[in-house]
Amino acid sequence: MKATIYDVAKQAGVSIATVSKVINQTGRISEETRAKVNRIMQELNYQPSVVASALTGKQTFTLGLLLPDLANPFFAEIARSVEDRAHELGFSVMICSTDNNLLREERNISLLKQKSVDGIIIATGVRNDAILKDLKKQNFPVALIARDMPSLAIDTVLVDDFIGGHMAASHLIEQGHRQIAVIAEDTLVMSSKERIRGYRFALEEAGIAYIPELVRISDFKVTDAKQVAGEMLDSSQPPTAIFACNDLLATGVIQAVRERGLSVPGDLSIVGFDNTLLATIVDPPLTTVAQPIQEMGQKVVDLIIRIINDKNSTKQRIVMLPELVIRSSVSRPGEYRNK
Amino acid sequence: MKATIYDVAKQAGVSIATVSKVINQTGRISEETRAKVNRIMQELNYQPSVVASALTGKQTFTLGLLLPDLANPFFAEIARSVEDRAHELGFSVMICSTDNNLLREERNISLLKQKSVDGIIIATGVRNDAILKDLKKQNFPVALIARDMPSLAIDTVLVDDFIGGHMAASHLIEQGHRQIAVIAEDTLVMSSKERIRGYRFALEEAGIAYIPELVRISDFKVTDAKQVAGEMLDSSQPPTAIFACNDLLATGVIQAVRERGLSVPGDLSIVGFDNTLLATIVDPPLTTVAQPIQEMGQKVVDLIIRIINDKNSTKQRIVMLPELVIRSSVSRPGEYRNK
DNA sequence: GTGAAAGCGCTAACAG
DNA sequence: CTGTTAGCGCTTTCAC
Repeated sequence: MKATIYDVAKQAGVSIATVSKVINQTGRISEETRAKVNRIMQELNYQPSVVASALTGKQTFTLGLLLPDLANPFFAEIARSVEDRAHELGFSVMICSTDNNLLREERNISLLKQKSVDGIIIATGVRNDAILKDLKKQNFPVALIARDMPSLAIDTVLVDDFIGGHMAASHLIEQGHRQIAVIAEDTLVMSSKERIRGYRFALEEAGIAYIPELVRISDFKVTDAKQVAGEMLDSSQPPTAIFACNDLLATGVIQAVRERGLSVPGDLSIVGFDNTLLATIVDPPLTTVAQPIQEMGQKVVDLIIRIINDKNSTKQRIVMLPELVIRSSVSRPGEYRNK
Repeated sequence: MKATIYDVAKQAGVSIATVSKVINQTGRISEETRAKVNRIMQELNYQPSVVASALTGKQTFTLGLLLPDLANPFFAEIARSVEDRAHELGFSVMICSTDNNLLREERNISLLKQKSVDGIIIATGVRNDAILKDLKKQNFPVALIARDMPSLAIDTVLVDDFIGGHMAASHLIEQGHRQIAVIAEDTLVMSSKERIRGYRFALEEAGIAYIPELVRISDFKVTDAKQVAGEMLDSSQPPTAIFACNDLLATGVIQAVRERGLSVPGDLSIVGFDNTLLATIVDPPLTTVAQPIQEMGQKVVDLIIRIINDKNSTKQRIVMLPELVIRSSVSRPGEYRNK
């Protein structure tokens, strides 16, 4: 059986209270006994049980992370950075994919709470104010990453989506595009909304009329984006450029273009969003609006750990600036159109 | 504060034992009191504490998952499938990326044990027999996925890497290639070894001499593979085909080719391994050896849960068959070489 | 400096 | 059928 604090105490000839003190470095213990206890712990290969210690009111040093889908590289990269920072700080992380399904989200949160995680980081996009309000009411540590809920005072780190959308559209406009379409995942989600708002603002600035039909919603799979992009491409007045609201969707757009024997950027310019691994891997390499994923991950865990340690700490909303990464998926409209 | 079993008991006018029984559906309870207790639990929004229950010797319903890097789509997809199955069965999963670093692996395992996970699923590749032996000795539930340790009796689910390597090479040979190189991540890992062995066997069958210089090791990043592939491409006798031991490396190879103004498959044929999202996204779509990731993930969790429930259940080693997915990254050597 | 003892929330005999 | 009670492994006063 695994050694317990009792075994250590017995072996060391001290009380369990003393052992507990040397483990937690609390109280005053003579150098002598401290050394002895430490030695015994080594010998017995003793590992304090987080479960038992959690029961006495201490933390579990575990964070929950809710995201739509681990198989989407953007979220995988978020998860990785959260995990890294959490580990640095001695926390583990339980990951739950929700597929943006409200029910799964609820179930997972309740599960995580049963397991007494110290806090929950949420990256899922559904408009779950109710759930969040609930969590807030119970004063349960929550933080949001890459999603926004401005109506609630919740710690958040995200990129300025409005600026991001604006960047994408402006870049396209600068290159001479006028027929610029958008493919978004879910226009009800704040970040999509903001990106589209940024896009519209750029259009307006340039005196280009906003055409609602050019803004299309797609499901979150590559094939969905491909489908939607295909429809636009086949229309009587196809756009000359598409702003895909994330890199994964952008790859779907690329596929739709290629499937029609057309080329990127010759026949269609594309700009993505996120700057994940995908952007560097597709052909042509994707011009995209970069989110500083590493930093964002790091910051949410710092944020949530701050709340855990002080439930009344003032809420923060960290808005980072996106950056346009120019690669090769954008050109002037019609520039290479010579097939 | 959160409601406890005592609160429920008091409200319902019964003992905590009774409440416990209705929660766990053990013992015999009258329909009446059961209903009442259930009602009170609802009202109080009571959620039993997994922590407390774990302390009394029950499970934590949590699994640990060790993998090299969540940001690699192959492992992200593994993680996703493990997570799905685990959730179906009421388990959560703690994910730890180790970057194939022995130290991090050890630390993570010990951490997971302190947190009393019920079992650990390992997908990391380092040759950590010591760690595994240790775990086995303590009779701690472990299962391996996508990696092999045949010297130890440990539950495992993996693909037949020998056959996979053979498939890849044979396919290339059938297309007329003779100068076939390999880029592997770490030739000390069993799966790499096996894939290379399969490759060699295919060569032998076809009466092609095995040239050790054609088998190269790369680190696990895209850029590493790109570097290594580049060197081979620049050599006096470049290969006409490369078998990349995973899709991520394959994308690096594609980039190296493209950087030199050459084309795939015109100047170099490529076959990958894993059949992740990447294979469908790169251009040209990658011919690759598919692992049934979904099924594999599902099977390891079934396996490990079987062990958790019966520590003495006989170990299983589930070997699945890989499948060659033909896309467009392979052609006959020199076929389109017309630049 | 160190230890005795009272819990943390829940489960599992064992009585009744 | 239901309740009493003794832990699970650890933390934390509070005496000594």
